[in-house]
Amino acid sequence: MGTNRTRVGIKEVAAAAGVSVTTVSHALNNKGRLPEATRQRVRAIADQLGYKPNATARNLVVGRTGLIGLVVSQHGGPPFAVTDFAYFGQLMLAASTAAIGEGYALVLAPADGALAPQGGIAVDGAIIVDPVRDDPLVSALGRAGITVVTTGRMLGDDRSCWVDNDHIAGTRSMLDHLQRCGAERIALMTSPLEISYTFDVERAYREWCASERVEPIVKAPELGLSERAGYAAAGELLSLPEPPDAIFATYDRLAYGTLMAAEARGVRVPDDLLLATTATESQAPEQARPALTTLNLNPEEIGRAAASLLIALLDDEEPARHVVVPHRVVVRSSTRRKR
Amino acid sequence: MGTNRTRVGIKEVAAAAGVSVTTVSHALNNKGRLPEATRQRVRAIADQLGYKPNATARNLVVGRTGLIGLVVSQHGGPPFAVTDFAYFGQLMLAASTAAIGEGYALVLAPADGALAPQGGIAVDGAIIVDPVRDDPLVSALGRAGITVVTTGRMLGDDRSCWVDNDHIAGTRSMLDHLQRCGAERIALMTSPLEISYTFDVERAYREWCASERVEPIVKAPELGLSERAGYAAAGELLSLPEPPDAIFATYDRLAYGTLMAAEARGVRVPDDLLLATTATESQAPEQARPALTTLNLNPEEIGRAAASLLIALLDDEEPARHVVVPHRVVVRSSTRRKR
DNA sequence: CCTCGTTGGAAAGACGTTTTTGCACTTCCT
DNA sequence: AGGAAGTGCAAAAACGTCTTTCCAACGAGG
Repeated sequence: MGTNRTRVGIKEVAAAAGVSVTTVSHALNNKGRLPEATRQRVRAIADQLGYKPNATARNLVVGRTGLIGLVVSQHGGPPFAVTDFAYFGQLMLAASTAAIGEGYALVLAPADGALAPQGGIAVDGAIIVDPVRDDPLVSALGRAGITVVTTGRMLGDDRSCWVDNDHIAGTRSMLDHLQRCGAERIALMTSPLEISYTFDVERAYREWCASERVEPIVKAPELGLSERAGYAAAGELLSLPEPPDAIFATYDRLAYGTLMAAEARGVRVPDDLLLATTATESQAPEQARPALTTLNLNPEEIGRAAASLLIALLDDEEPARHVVVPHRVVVRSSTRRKR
Repeated sequence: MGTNRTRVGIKEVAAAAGVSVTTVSHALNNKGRLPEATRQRVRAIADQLGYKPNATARNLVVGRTGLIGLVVSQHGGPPFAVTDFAYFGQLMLAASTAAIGEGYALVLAPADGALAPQGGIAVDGAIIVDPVRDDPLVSALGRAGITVVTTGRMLGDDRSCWVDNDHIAGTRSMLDHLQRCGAERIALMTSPLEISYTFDVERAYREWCASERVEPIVKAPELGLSERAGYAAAGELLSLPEPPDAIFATYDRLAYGTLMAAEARGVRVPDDLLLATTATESQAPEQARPALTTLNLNPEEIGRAAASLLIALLDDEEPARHVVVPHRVVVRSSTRRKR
């Protein structure tokens, strides 16, 4: 009893309020000329009845699909997407939640054109995660008249709309933090992948070293982005005649390997070595022993912002076309010296 | 030129074919009474014109949303940060692709009821990934009249529809493989989680041990599902008076930790210790040194099957309510003894 | 008192499909 | 030859909302 099988429609609301469906629609959407009193009354009745407009019908009349696509660009090289999956997962979920909140549904799409008009699914707009330089997908969608927002700038095109961190500033914050904790020889463990994130971080690191007048120590693991790679690379760093007293790793899995390499050699973290990495909100850094200090890139905020920006664009508002999402240094045991 | 701004509709096709829209619809959907000749002709004209039916309009008239939700159950919270596993990514993408292929869109939803009628998004059905025992979400959706398919069985309810691997058989295959490679004391490194996967594997392991008349060695790490946890647990196993000569780890991150624990103690893999784990198609196991032998659970097939099963249910076909997806033992260096 | 402008709200059309109903024409049987 | 059964297709109604148009009532100004 109470709720029937069929959802309550605009007609029932109109009947209950003693007005026409027109008035209900106007009241709910702030359109038309209605005295405030009527608006309020209709609204009250509507949500007392639990009225939810049928999204399909609305989409049909306003001529949209209500769908936005999210595609994780493949980067040509596989290892990246897999490694940083926590990042993508949080980003996607946040984007999806934000989209739902604004009346859209976010659909996950493979990179190989399930979004194109032919054979695929029709969407109003798309979010492309970390496009590569001159990403063909972006231009293909643009040509098809689909509004696109990217997370991470697309190198090679500055007219696009994007959401990104300021990796330069983030790197500096982390290096400053390590320095304040007493580090004098900070090494950067990065990756050989030629993506803009890595590029930005390495550049910021070298600039920071130059301005601090210290010698940069950069180590790029040869075994990919695995724990094992970090383990090996850390081993080499720690075997240096003058080993670093702090390491900033660009990917968390490298850091986990570093942690184990340190343990294997009896190098204590944080007492003998400070360790920090880039990561997400996930529990992994916290679970490590010692817990890892991270530069949190805030993928959730990136996802949320990307969805909001795209939807603003679709709804013909005129939002700022670029959004910079703040990073945050999360200090944990791995950089907390006992004294 | 050529394609105009507005997509071609059923009316244009009808005009071009010299028939009514009714006939076009019937021809395209295999309904009504039409001679095969007309059907063919209309179809030819339709895809020559590049006609794609408007999904929104269709959904409106057939009374569905065209949306299916995919929710990654939060598992109460702690150890299993959803997004940590490539497994989910592959599953989601495959499910999404399959759904699109059958005219549905898959939307990613947070576990905290963005799917419920109130305040959330309306969907026709939902896929729930790895529900916990008596998952509240499943019953909530069921009560709301939303068709549900789970990947992994839900312990505590056998009326549900699910897609799963045959973990019992998979575990046996792997144990047999290890045995054939010469292992005599095989340990199981597992996790305490209450999902059907872990449950099945441990049971299969114990049964196998019983039938082989060997003593089971089960180790559940205390530090969650991190590399660090695997490192510690492996350390304990290798310190036993009679250490195992093979380890099967239920999660890959445990295996990576195990690998490093072995290296730290000078235990050679695979010469002194065989190591295998469960994993996905990703490159991580291959990148490890030595490359890891894995039991591939085929998450892509799971996702695809889950979407297809759900859609069959929604379309009132009467599919088999349970689908078992085959596993595959992928042999790599970590169980390949030199002699 | 008449006209004009303003206000509140209703009626009707539109969005692009699917589906039901029904008409006209053929063929076949008796 | 007349009816029954079958065939090919079109017309029209729905699906649930938004939006445009338009009418009635009312007050104010001349």
